[in-house]
Amino acid sequence: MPTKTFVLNADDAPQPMASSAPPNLEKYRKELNAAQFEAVTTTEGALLVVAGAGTGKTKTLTYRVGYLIESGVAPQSILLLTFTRRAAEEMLNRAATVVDARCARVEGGTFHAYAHKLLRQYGAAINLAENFIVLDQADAEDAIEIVRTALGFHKKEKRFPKKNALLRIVSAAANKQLPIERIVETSYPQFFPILDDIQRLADAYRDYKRANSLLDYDDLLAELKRLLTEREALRQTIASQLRYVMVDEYQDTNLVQADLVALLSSVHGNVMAVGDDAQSIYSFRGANFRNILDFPKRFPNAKIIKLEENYRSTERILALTNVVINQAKEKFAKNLYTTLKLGGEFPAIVAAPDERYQSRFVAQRILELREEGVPLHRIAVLMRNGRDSYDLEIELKKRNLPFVKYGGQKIIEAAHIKDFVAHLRILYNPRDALSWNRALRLLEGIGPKTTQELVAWIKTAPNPYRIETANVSPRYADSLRRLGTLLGELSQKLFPLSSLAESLWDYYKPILRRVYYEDFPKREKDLENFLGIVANYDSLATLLSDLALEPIDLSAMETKATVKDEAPLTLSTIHSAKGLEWQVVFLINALDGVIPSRYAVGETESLDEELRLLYVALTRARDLLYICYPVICNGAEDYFGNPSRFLQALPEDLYEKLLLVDARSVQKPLNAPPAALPARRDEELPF
DNA sequence: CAGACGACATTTTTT
DNA sequence: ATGTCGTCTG
Repeated sequence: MPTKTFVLNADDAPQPMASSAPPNLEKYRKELNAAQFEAVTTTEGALLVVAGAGTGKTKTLTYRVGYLIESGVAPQSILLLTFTRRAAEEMLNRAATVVDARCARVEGGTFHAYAHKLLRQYGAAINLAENFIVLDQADAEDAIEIVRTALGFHKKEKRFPKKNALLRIVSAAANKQLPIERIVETSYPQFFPILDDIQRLADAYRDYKRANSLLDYDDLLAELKRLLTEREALRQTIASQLRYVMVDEYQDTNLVQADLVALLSSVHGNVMAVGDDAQSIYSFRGANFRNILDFPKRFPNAKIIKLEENYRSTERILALTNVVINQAKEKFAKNLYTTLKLGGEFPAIVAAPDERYQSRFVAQRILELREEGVPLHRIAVLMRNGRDSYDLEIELKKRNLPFVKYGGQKIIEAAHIKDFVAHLRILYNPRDALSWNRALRLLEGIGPKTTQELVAWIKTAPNPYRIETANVSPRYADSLRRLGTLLGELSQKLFPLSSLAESLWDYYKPILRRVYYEDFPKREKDLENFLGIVANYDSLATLLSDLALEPIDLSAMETKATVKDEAPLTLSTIHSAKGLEWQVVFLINALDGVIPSRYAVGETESLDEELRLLYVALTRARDLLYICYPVICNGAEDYFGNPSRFLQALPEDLYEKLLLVDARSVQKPLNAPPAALPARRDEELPF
């Protein structure tokens, strides 16, 4: 047989839409409603899709990716920006099942991760160090603390703001593109008298980052913007590769991100934003829901499509959530409807006598639901604050109910993990002052002062690993030599990562036991788990940037180790539950002061955001919704809790009220129905 | 100068 | 419940 040649198209060669078989439109028409279909097939130009909760926003994005791919667009020329990496992965995997595996190769991820990727590739053009380090929030705070001390603010001024407040100010200025002065003036008036000092600190922090090749989260976005603005040729190169740009959760983008979207789509002009102004809940990160309203101004020819038919929740749940969101001071024209899920169970408001009862109620109800055939993974418990579920977690463990928790403290934020990672970072960049700072302070007898001297020495030393030759008291020579020699040796042999980590663990273990002697067993277990994660990586660079950009969830990891065959129940902060849905949703601690947070009460804007947050929580539910709060709250002193003010205003025919009765005591309600929430139908739950 | 101890305030939410 | 600040001792 004669040999034939087969020409493979270059992966990134732009392929004319007409060249491949056109997508089967009938398939799309059948599986999407009219508005969704239009959003999927409108591929050219600017498009804004305003999609209410549960209206098939994810489905639309997924099918649109599939549609583009089927039309012959190369996956690499599509960019899908999402709020979490999880969201991007899920969408692309789903698209892959709708169309084919090419979908998984679409560019995607968070703004920060994508910015990071581009900066690694092109950062040299704007003079970024090749091995720059990404600071997560805790690292950024550490850096601020160092600067704060160096400037003497810890001594000089009484009540000089602490590192987290300072970072919040600096970050708000970056995200909102406003001068520090404006941020302090409007959000931190109590610091206005020391504005000059705060400004000095912000400048010093900027210089410190620059001197040490550090980028915090805000810098990732700001530097990418700088690159795209100041390097015209690069903007051309990058943007011409991106034929289609899609942005999910656009209501939670900030100004810098909106600028980036415009820059990245500036060559082809095909940009689609999807979002819901009623679900904007990230203003503390500089997001502004008005961005979504400004989209048509930024892209004057933008087409706008609204998705209003809800496919998720029952009619009764929708009736309640529609009323909830209409309490917003800044009104949204929003009225979701359903034609499929008429009727349904009434949402329930559960006044538990106290937090223990609340936990018992939730746990028992979950067990019953499981008996009735609802799989655990279709149930979620949501809360305002990560710590609101501590009591419930104990109850769930007691009853052997497996769960995963999202939100709350991240493992990477734990001090002992940070210590360990600091050593890894030194290996990556031997002049990383921040990490040396951390590693040195762990040595016995070495405190802030000596550390400062050592770090100053490291900056100019020909070989930072010869740290024992630094000019400090000889009494530290031994421990310094041990650290320096170990790191020096390891730096010659970075692979495999697992054995590198093992050697470091041998070194760090005794330190951990000494420094955290009260609770070292638990911390050791964390680290062992962490070593397992490290072993999955084959590059130090990837590991370190992943740690900053996709923090691993502590409890998610914990349960993974002990997972049973059953897919677990979800516990999640409302913020982390964004975009997801469950058949049954419990909202716990729906107290005034919790949601709305007591810190939000007072300003209309932040109060509205809390309302939207409640709206997001309630709209996660498909069939059953329980809103719980304890009547007696245990604090330093016990007090009577009030249900969220947003619930108190609801018409009583929209929900039913559950009273909890303890089977062990006499069969009568333990709590009188509060006057504000008259019972629609009382129901007794024997325990 | 480091580190321990005690007092005090301070608490969202996440990339 | 946790982190931060001030003070005292070795």
